[in-house]
Amino acid sequence: MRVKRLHPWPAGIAEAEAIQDRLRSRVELTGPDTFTLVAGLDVHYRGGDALTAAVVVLDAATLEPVEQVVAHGEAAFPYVPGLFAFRELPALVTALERLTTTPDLLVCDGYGLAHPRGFGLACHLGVLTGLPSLGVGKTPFVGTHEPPGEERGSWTPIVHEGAVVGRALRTRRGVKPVYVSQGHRISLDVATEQVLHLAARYRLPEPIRHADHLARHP
DNA sequence: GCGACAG
DNA sequence: ATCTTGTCGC
Repeated sequence: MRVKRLHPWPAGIAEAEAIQDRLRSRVELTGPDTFTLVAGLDVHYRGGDALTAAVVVLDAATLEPVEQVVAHGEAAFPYVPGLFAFRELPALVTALERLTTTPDLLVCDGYGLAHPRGFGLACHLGVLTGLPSLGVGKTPFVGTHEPPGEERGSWTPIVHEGAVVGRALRTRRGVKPVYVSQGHRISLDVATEQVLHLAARYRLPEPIRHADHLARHP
Protein backbone atom coordinates (compact mmCIF):
# COMPACT_ATOMS: atom_id res chain seq x y z
CA MET A 1 0.00 0.00 0.00
CA ARG A 2 0.96 3.63 -0.43
CA VAL A 3 2.03 5.67 2.61
CA LYS A 4 2.92 9.35 2.89
CA ARG A 5 6.58 9.72 3.79
CA LEU A 6 7.83 11.70 6.70
CA HIS A 7 8.68 15.32 5.92
CA PRO A 8 12.13 16.76 6.55
CA TRP A 9 13.21 14.46 9.33
CA PRO A 10 13.32 16.25 12.73
CA ALA A 11 16.86 17.13 13.78
CA GLY A 12 15.99 17.40 17.45
CA ILE A 13 13.36 17.38 20.14
CA ALA A 14 11.89 20.79 19.34
CA GLU A 15 11.40 19.92 15.67
CA ALA A 16 9.86 16.56 16.45
CA GLU A 17 7.41 18.16 18.87
CA ALA A 18 6.54 20.78 16.25
CA ILE A 19 5.69 18.04 13.75
CA GLN A 20 3.39 16.40 16.27
CA ASP A 21 1.70 19.70 17.04
CA ARG A 22 1.15 20.34 13.36
CA LEU A 23 -0.13 16.87 12.40
CA ARG A 24 -2.39 16.65 15.43
CA SER A 25 -4.99 18.83 13.68
CA ARG A 26 -5.40 16.15 11.00
CA VAL A 27 -6.61 13.50 13.43
CA GLU A 28 -10.26 12.48 13.09
CA LEU A 29 -12.02 10.87 16.02
CA THR A 30 -14.93 9.23 14.22
CA GLY A 31 -14.95 6.61 11.50
CA PRO A 32 -16.12 3.16 10.40
CA ASP A 33 -17.32 0.68 13.00
CA THR A 34 -16.62 -2.56 11.15
CA PHE A 35 -13.42 -3.84 9.58
CA THR A 36 -12.46 -6.62 7.19
CA LEU A 37 -8.65 -6.67 7.33
CA VAL A 38 -6.87 -5.71 10.52
CA ALA A 39 -3.11 -5.13 10.67
CA GLY A 40 -0.91 -5.51 13.75
CA LEU A 41 2.38 -3.59 13.88
CA ASP A 42 5.40 -4.08 16.10
CA VAL A 43 9.14 -3.50 16.22
CA HIS A 44 11.87 -5.61 17.74
CA TYR A 45 15.20 -4.11 18.77
CA ARG A 46 18.29 -6.15 18.00
CA GLY A 47 21.06 -4.33 19.81
CA GLY A 48 22.59 -0.98 18.94
CA ASP A 49 20.24 0.91 16.64
CA ALA A 50 19.28 -2.14 14.58
CA LEU A 51 15.62 -3.05 14.55
CA THR A 52 13.06 -5.09 12.65
CA ALA A 53 9.56 -3.82 11.93
CA ALA A 54 6.78 -6.32 11.28
CA VAL A 55 3.23 -5.98 10.00
CA VAL A 56 0.76 -8.87 9.99
CA VAL A 57 -2.64 -8.54 8.33
CA LEU A 58 -5.43 -10.70 9.73
CA ASP A 59 -8.88 -11.52 8.45
CA ALA A 60 -11.03 -9.72 11.02
CA ALA A 61 -13.68 -12.43 10.99
CA THR A 62 -11.48 -15.50 11.45
CA LEU A 63 -8.38 -13.84 12.93
CA GLU A 64 -6.30 -15.87 10.47
CA PRO A 65 -3.19 -14.15 9.04
CA VAL A 66 -3.48 -13.31 5.35
CA GLU A 67 -0.21 -11.43 4.77
CA GLN A 68 2.96 -10.62 6.67
CA VAL A 69 5.95 -8.40 5.88
CA VAL A 70 9.09 -7.24 7.68
CA ALA A 71 11.52 -4.38 7.16
CA HIS A 72 14.96 -4.18 8.73
CA GLY A 73 16.23 -0.75 9.65
CA GLU A 74 17.56 1.33 12.49
CA ALA A 75 16.15 3.53 15.20
CA ALA A 76 15.69 6.93 13.58
CA PHE A 77 15.61 9.00 16.76
CA PRO A 78 16.80 8.71 20.37
CA TYR A 79 14.28 7.38 22.84
CA VAL A 80 12.45 10.27 24.41
CA PRO A 81 9.09 9.62 26.12
CA GLY A 82 6.53 11.34 23.93
CA LEU A 83 8.72 11.14 20.82
CA PHE A 84 8.93 7.39 20.74
CA ALA A 85 7.18 7.24 17.36
CA PHE A 86 10.13 8.84 15.58
CA ARG A 87 12.29 5.83 16.39
CA GLU A 88 10.11 3.30 14.64
CA LEU A 89 8.18 5.25 12.02
CA PRO A 90 10.53 4.87 9.03
CA ALA A 91 10.86 1.10 9.37
CA LEU A 92 7.13 0.66 10.01
CA VAL A 93 6.28 2.76 6.96
CA THR A 94 8.67 0.71 4.82
CA ALA A 95 6.97 -2.46 6.00
CA LEU A 96 3.50 -1.04 5.28
CA GLU A 97 4.62 -0.08 1.77
CA ARG A 98 5.54 -3.71 1.15
CA LEU A 99 1.99 -4.89 1.79
CA THR A 100 0.05 -6.01 -1.25
CA THR A 101 -3.21 -5.94 0.70
CA THR A 102 -4.64 -2.78 2.27
CA PRO A 103 -5.85 -3.20 5.84
CA ASP A 104 -8.95 -1.40 7.18
CA LEU A 105 -7.50 -0.83 10.62
CA LEU A 106 -4.01 -0.46 12.11
CA VAL A 107 -3.51 -1.85 15.61
CA CYS A 108 -0.38 -0.19 17.01
CA ASP A 109 1.86 -1.13 19.91
CA GLY A 110 1.79 2.05 22.01
CA TYR A 111 -0.46 5.06 22.43
CA GLY A 112 -2.55 7.32 20.24
CA LEU A 113 -4.45 10.25 21.76
CA ALA A 114 -3.33 9.36 25.28
CA HIS A 115 -0.06 11.19 24.76
CA PRO A 116 1.53 14.38 26.16
CA ARG A 117 0.60 16.32 23.00
CA GLY A 118 -2.32 14.13 21.95
CA PHE A 119 -0.36 12.60 19.07
CA GLY A 120 1.22 9.24 19.80
CA LEU A 121 2.44 6.59 17.36
CA ALA A 122 -1.07 5.34 16.53
CA CYS A 123 -2.20 8.84 15.50
CA HIS A 124 0.96 9.37 13.47
CA LEU A 125 0.57 6.11 11.54
CA GLY A 126 -3.12 6.80 11.00
CA VAL A 127 -2.47 10.24 9.55
CA LEU A 128 0.38 9.04 7.29
CA THR A 129 -1.70 6.18 5.87
CA GLY A 130 -5.13 7.78 6.06
CA LEU A 131 -6.38 4.56 7.68
CA PRO A 132 -8.32 4.09 10.91
CA SER A 133 -5.88 3.27 13.71
CA LEU A 134 -5.78 2.64 17.43
CA GLY A 135 -3.08 2.22 20.05
CA VAL A 136 -2.71 -0.47 22.70
CA GLY A 137 -0.28 0.28 25.51
CA LYS A 138 0.97 -2.29 28.03
CA THR A 139 1.87 0.16 30.80
CA PRO A 140 0.33 3.47 31.89
CA PHE A 141 1.68 6.64 30.30
CA VAL A 142 -0.20 9.93 30.65
CA GLY A 143 -3.32 10.62 32.67
CA THR A 144 -4.92 8.91 35.62
CA HIS A 145 -7.44 6.11 35.89
CA GLU A 146 -9.13 3.85 38.38
CA PRO A 147 -8.38 0.14 38.15
CA PRO A 148 -11.10 -1.52 36.03
CA GLY A 149 -13.17 -4.40 37.44
CA GLU A 150 -11.67 -7.88 37.30
CA GLU A 151 -14.09 -9.11 34.63
CA ARG A 152 -13.06 -9.30 31.00
CA GLY A 153 -14.57 -6.30 29.22
CA SER A 154 -14.67 -3.93 32.17
CA TRP A 155 -12.91 -0.60 31.69
CA THR A 156 -12.32 2.80 33.25
CA PRO A 157 -11.60 6.12 31.53
CA ILE A 158 -8.07 7.54 31.33
CA VAL A 159 -8.31 11.26 32.09
CA HIS A 160 -5.57 13.68 31.11
CA GLU A 161 -5.83 17.45 31.59
CA GLY A 162 -9.55 17.20 32.14
CA ALA A 163 -10.31 15.14 29.04
CA VAL A 164 -10.93 11.43 28.45
CA VAL A 165 -8.05 10.28 26.26
CA GLY A 166 -8.40 6.51 26.44
CA ARG A 167 -9.48 3.53 28.52
CA ALA A 168 -7.86 0.98 30.80
CA LEU A 169 -9.45 -2.20 29.49
CA ARG A 170 -9.48 -5.65 31.06
CA THR A 171 -9.14 -8.16 28.23
CA ARG A 172 -8.71 -11.18 30.52
CA ARG A 173 -10.19 -11.79 33.94
CA GLY A 174 -7.73 -11.05 36.72
CA VAL A 175 -4.93 -10.03 34.34
CA LYS A 176 -3.37 -6.56 34.06
CA PRO A 177 -5.44 -4.26 31.83
CA VAL A 178 -4.27 -2.85 28.51
CA TYR A 179 -4.50 0.85 27.68
CA VAL A 180 -6.57 1.68 24.61
CA SER A 181 -6.57 5.01 22.83
CA GLN A 182 -7.78 6.35 19.52
CA GLY A 183 -5.31 6.82 16.70
CA HIS A 184 -7.19 8.16 13.69
CA ARG A 185 -10.68 7.85 12.17
CA ILE A 186 -12.08 5.80 15.03
CA SER A 187 -14.23 6.44 18.09
CA LEU A 188 -13.20 5.34 21.56
CA ASP A 189 -16.18 2.98 21.74
CA VAL A 190 -15.25 1.28 18.46
CA ALA A 191 -11.57 1.11 19.43
CA THR A 192 -12.49 -0.56 22.72
CA GLU A 193 -14.85 -2.97 20.99
CA GLN A 194 -12.19 -3.93 18.45
CA VAL A 195 -9.50 -4.54 21.06
CA LEU A 196 -11.87 -6.72 23.02
CA HIS A 197 -12.76 -8.67 19.88
CA LEU A 198 -9.12 -9.07 18.86
CA ALA A 199 -8.00 -10.10 22.36
CA ALA A 200 -10.48 -12.89 22.98
CA ARG A 201 -7.87 -15.33 24.25
CA TYR A 202 -4.81 -13.40 25.40
CA ARG A 203 -4.20 -10.08 27.08
CA LEU A 204 -2.88 -8.46 23.91
CA PRO A 205 -4.76 -8.29 20.60
CA GLU A 206 -3.98 -11.12 18.20
CA PRO A 207 -2.59 -8.82 15.46
CA ILE A 208 0.03 -7.40 17.85
CA ARG A 209 0.97 -10.86 19.07
CA HIS A 210 1.52 -12.03 15.50
CA ALA A 211 3.55 -8.93 14.63
CA ASP A 212 5.64 -9.29 17.77
CA HIS A 213 6.40 -12.91 16.95
CA LEU A 214 7.30 -12.11 13.35
CA ALA A 215 9.57 -9.21 14.33
CA ARG A 216 11.48 -11.50 16.72
CA HIS A 217 11.72 -14.42 14.34
CA PRO A 218 11.88 -12.99 10.79
C1' DG B 1 12.96 22.31 41.38
C1' DC B 2 12.57 16.98 41.22
C1' DG B 3 11.00 12.73 39.60
C1' DA B 4 8.42 9.99 36.24
C1' DC B 5 8.02 8.86 31.64
C1' DA B 6 4.67 4.41 25.47
C1' DG B 7 8.80 0.89 23.51
C1' DA C 1 13.11 -2.27 24.17
C1' DT C 2 16.81 -5.41 26.45
C1' DC C 3 19.91 -8.06 30.09
C1' DT C 4 17.69 -12.89 32.65
C1' DT C 5 15.70 -18.37 36.40
C1' DG C 6 12.64 -20.18 38.58
C1' DT C 7 8.08 -20.32 39.95
C1' DC C 8 3.03 -20.04 40.63
C1' DG C 9 -1.41 -20.98 38.47
C1' DC C 10 -4.82 -22.35 35.00
